[in-house]
Amino acid sequence: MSVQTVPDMQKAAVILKLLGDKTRLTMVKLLENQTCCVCEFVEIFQMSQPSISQHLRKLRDAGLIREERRSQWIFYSLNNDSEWYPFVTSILENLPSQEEKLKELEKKGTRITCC
Amino acid sequence: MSVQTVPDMQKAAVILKLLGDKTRLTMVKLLENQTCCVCEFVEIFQMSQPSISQHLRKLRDAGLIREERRSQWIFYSLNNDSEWYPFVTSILENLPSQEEKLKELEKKGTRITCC
DNA sequence: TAACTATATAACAATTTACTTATATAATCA
DNA sequence: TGATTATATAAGTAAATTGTTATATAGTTA
Repeated sequence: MSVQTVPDMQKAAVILKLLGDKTRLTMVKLLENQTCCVCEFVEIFQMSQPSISQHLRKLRDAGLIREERRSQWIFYSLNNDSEWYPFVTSILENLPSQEEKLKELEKKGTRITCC
Repeated sequence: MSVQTVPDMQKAAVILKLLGDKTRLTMVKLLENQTCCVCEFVEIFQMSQPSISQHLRKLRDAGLIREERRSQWIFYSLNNDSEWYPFVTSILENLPSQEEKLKELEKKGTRITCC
């Protein structure tokens, strides 16, 4: 059994389609180096909370991200155990950093950093 | 002006969505090292000719592939002048070769190699 | 415990997507 | 030139997608 599994085209297409949405792509790029909670995404994207939750659910269902409850917040992070993690990070590498979006939250004082 | 332009997220998402379809992803992977015509794709994917043409059109409209007429056939190839070419090939690198699909055509004698 | 905050889910509507069939165009061949 | 082959495009349809609003759930706080 090989350590490096070759992704099959069908599944690769599913992953690419998931990343083929500006909101989800930016989310995943943000999670490349950070952990974020739902309410931060809501503020960053200026979208309704259900819409954000639904995007996160799709990413979670595919195993690309994982959630972790910390008191009232649920934090999401990139799932580095996913068989798709190397594929996804190789794509993210080519995208511009989205850190300034988090910097703005910090300036406004709405960045959540609990525990 | 930098040679290496940083892709913006909106456009990157559009490209990823285009690749997020099994048929189109396989087409682009095939075109990584080959040139193929429409009728070859029709046979490989066992899909209707209009459906194949429509997929190719989307890829062409985005500038990812280009077409070239050679007598009655129209051959498609990856457009290495596209600003997205490096991005796309970096994704294709991680996907399994689809060459065996062309090998089958050669066996059946339906591979088009004109001019 | 009641009110509040963060999040998820359900139900629905508008839009987009990916096919289909029918038809048009362009090149070749008899 | 008429028939054939390769391809594109148009129109229509079913399914998928992405947002919305309403509501449920779970934790926190007064």
